[in-house]
Amino acid sequence: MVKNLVIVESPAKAKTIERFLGKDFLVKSSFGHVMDLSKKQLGVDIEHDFMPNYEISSDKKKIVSELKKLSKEAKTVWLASDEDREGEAISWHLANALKLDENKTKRIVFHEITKTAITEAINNPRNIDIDLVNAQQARRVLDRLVGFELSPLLWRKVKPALSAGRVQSVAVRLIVEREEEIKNFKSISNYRITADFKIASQNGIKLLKAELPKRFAKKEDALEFLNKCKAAEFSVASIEKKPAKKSPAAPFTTSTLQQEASRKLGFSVGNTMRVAQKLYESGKITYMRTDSVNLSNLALSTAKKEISSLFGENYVKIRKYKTKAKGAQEAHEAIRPTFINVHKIEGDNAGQKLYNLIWKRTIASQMSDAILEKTNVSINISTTKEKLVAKGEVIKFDGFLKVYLESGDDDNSETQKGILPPLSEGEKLNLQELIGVEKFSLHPPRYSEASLVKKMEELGIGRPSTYAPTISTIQKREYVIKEDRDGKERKFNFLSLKNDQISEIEKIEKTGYEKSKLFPTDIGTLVNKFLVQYFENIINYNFTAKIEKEFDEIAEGHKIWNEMIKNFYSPFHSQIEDTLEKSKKFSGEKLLGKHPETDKNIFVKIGRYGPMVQLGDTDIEEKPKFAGLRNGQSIETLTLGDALDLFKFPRNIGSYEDEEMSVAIGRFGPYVKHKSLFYSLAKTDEPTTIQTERAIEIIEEKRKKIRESIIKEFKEDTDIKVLKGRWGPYISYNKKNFKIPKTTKPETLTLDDCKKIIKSSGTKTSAKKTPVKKTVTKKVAAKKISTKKTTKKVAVKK
DNA sequence: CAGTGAGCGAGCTTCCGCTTGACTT
Repeated sequence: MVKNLVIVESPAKAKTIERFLGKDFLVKSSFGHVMDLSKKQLGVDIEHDFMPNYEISSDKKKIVSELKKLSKEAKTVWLASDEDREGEAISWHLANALKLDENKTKRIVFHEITKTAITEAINNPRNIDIDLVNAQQARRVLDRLVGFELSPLLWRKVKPALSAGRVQSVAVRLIVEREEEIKNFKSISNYRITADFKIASQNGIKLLKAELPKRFAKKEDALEFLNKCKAAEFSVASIEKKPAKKSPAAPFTTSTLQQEASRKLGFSVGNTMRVAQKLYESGKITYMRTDSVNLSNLALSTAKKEISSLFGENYVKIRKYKTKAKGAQEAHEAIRPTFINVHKIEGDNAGQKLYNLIWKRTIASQMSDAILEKTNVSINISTTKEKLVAKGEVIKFDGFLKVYLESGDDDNSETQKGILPPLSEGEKLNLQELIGVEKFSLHPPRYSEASLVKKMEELGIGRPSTYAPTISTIQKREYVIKEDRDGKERKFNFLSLKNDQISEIEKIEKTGYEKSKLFPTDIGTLVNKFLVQYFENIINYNFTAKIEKEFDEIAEGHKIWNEMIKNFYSPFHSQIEDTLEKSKKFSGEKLLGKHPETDKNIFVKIGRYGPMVQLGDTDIEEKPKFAGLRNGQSIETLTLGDALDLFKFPRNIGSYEDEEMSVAIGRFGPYVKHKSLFYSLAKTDEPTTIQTERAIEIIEEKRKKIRESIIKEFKEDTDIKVLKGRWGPYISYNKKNFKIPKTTKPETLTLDDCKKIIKSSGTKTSAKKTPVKKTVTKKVAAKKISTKKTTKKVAVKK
């Protein structure tokens, strides 16, 4: 029998702690929350003080029964989940789910995973902090109420299966509003003057680049300035040197890791988290979901030792960083290498790169400032009062720059600073060329996944564990899309003064190229418009900050959680009912124009399956004609001509093997239909012009591919086939797929072998799937909006 | 994967945060 059972949140943490505690302690993990509001229903009893209806999560049943068994045998159960709001609730849920005896249950917390910290925690147990738990209940219930009342409203007013929530809807709003800003942005141009001087030095001719601090709004003004400089003499007016310093950035949190991995390694937010998770599980880094910039004393002292031995003692500067993030809960350390003396690790490329980034950032954070010397050279022009300026920067002491420099979001800074050639005051300068370039002002940048995370963190919306999932949700719902967009060509004027000659030419540059940026879709834009119109108070940028304050008051015991929820819910629910009653269907309908031949109206709007065009009105007897928009088309930019093209489908394009072929646009793009089979067109095919010959080619290509994917067929039973797929060979039967055991060669399979595999795996998958499938529900969520529900209550400990 | 769209109505969809694997055609 084990005397002591310790329960933590993560299995990797459990393993480490067990090493410190010795054989009297068994350390297990709960894998996060084990209980949650019921999945299908609202899970909150509005009639009875918002009593939550908790259930053991379906994927946690196994672990809960195991922990229950172990806890019965143990003399003392130590609940060691994190010290924040969610962690406290996890302990409370464990106490309820495992039916723990209060007398043998102890709650402990530790901030560092070291023997001393853990022993100290064991020596100072406390009880579950019910105020903190209540703050979590309030958070959970509010999110459920908002999500489960707003979403059904969207199903009825906009489109089925949509979703809205306190966090995701604000994330979408940020992207939609940024796009509007960009659309309304008016780029203005001005003229930037730069000069290149030739400087003779010992090592040959060097170039000195200088700039006029002032810009000219008009081309004429820039030309006039160039003219003035035609016969001018240039000389150094003054040389000014100023010391400056740069400090390292704080160690990584989840959000800053995601940003830097995106900028420096090109990782998506989700990819960064997957790679980090692996590093954590193999013990190479500390926990990767954190909002803390704090490093443990142990980490600080190893960093100090490491820096001294690598670079010398003058490179060490131990620093304590303070978090700036709103609502940070700081249950963990910053993200750092577990062993700071390990510079490089084995493993896959992505893991090594990310580890390296984390190592450098951690080390740099404890290094001295870089000392710089900035030089400003002012240059006289004999024919005008204006002065040119040349800027240089020299690193006097590199400090932390030896290992790491944080990247910025806009990496296209124009002025490159470096070492200036040797100059002296009064020195005459030899002009090579004076240039005036037309520059256009830039619209605010679109969000990338990482810069959206940064913005959300600033607003206090979402948590380290949800940044990546939220970003994937809003893409899965097709509110936003991540994509590259080609730039456009733009003309600009280029003026030059060289050898006393002024020339003026028009050049072309490419502008507006976007790589992996987030764009709102038509649906995202429409849903946002609906929510801003009717629920601005909920998707307001300050809403989360406001309720977080109240959650804090609950945690401090100054406020009762269900009273707070009641104060929120009454007006919110009336708002839902009002909107349900008063607002019309929100389809974003727009009249594009009239059909040139039939004179019928043509509309563009969001339908049941997304954006579409409609030919003819709905209130007349004749049924209107519909067609979905094609990939890449949007309600915003669709023209009447585009709409007319869409109504040309299905197009008959001749016949093949005595059957007709037609081309149309479907849910998954353009296709050829032949003998009631579908063949997708290639991206290079244009469905409006494609002809018989090419269509036959497409059909034959597909047939060939299918033939090639067959490994084995059986004459006795044509339903069963052994096929080659993306993940290797598999058995196909009745449109279902079955895995082939790795030990058997697919070519050697007989029909009986296949039937056996189908039978054995068939029972397994069905056994797994049946409990997930829902049983019987009596009421429909969409209708529940304005009706009272009956939920079974589960006893909740006060 | 599946190639729709009004209206009728049944039955479905949905939130945020805390954790990992199992699984994909």
